[in-house]
Amino acid sequence: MNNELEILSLKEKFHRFGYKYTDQRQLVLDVLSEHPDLHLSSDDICEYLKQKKIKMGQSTVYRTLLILEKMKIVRKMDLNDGFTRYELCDHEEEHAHHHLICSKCGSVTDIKGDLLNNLEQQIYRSYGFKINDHILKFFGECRNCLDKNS
Amino acid sequence: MNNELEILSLKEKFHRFGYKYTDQRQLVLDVLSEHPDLHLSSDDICEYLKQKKIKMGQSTVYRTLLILEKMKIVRKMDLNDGFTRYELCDHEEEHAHHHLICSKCGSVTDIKGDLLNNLEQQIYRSYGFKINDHILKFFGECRNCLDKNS
DNA sequence: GTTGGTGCAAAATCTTTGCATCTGG
DNA sequence: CCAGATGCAAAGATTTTGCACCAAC
Repeated sequence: MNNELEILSLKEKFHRFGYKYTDQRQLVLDVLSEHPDLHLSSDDICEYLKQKKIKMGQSTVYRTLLILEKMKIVRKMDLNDGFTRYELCDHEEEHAHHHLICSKCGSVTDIKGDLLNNLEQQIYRSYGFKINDHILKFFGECRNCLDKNS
Repeated sequence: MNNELEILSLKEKFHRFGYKYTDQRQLVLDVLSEHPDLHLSSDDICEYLKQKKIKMGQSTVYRTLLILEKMKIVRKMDLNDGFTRYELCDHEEEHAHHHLICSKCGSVTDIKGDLLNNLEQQIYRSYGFKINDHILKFFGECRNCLDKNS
């Protein structure tokens, strides 16, 4: 899943932040990389680890996710279902990307690309509010579910 | 806080939904109306009730908020601080309004007006996703905090 | 060898639920 | 009167924490 170069730079990154590079931290990252399309909760990650016959305390998973968030390797998000979820950051993008959440089937589609630049400038002019980041979620019905209806 | 006509129509509204109109439900609505600018959690509401020397079980507050949400009198939201919060719905607006959340002082400013219509049409064309509602939060620094810096 | 990390269990939070009692209609 | 509402305490669910032991560096 990760080549040697990536692991090396990852190790360095942990060290730059004053953290140790441990098997457990790598394993959590592995699970996240293996499911880039899903938005996993702590519990989901524990389940995937179990499936892979890996025994890890769930407090380690929680603590690892907090660290990965501080290191800006993952981003915390939620789908308005009450669960805190995590997704790998895409370092191409300056801000959080957006999500299309289907109310019928529950599918989540990521929208890449920042669609809010104009809006943010407009808000700065109107409200004097300097925006650093945003969260935008759309709820509705995805193409598949719309097709099934008709 | 509410005049007689408003209370009458409120009572009817409860009945239309098959709910009873009780003192407790009115009191929760009172607290919400008295703090239209704040975004109160269940716990906040219990605190305000205590301040007003009103004794109400917190499960009643939780259950009341669920009912008010079903009746579309309040909307659930959060400020990414882990607390579920509620705000009164504005029936002028079709969709949820947006929020400017200051990372320095924690102030929250509501943005009225739907700024996303064009974007939603664009998303329907690109993704075939039919949008019913959205959540948009901006994080940054508010005018007051920016002024203090300089 | 230090310092930080892990695992387990206990604790802390927030929210929901069961049940006896009460109350609006 | 009766269905639904309330209050309390217990139970659930998720997340955090304390501490003994372990591992990275």
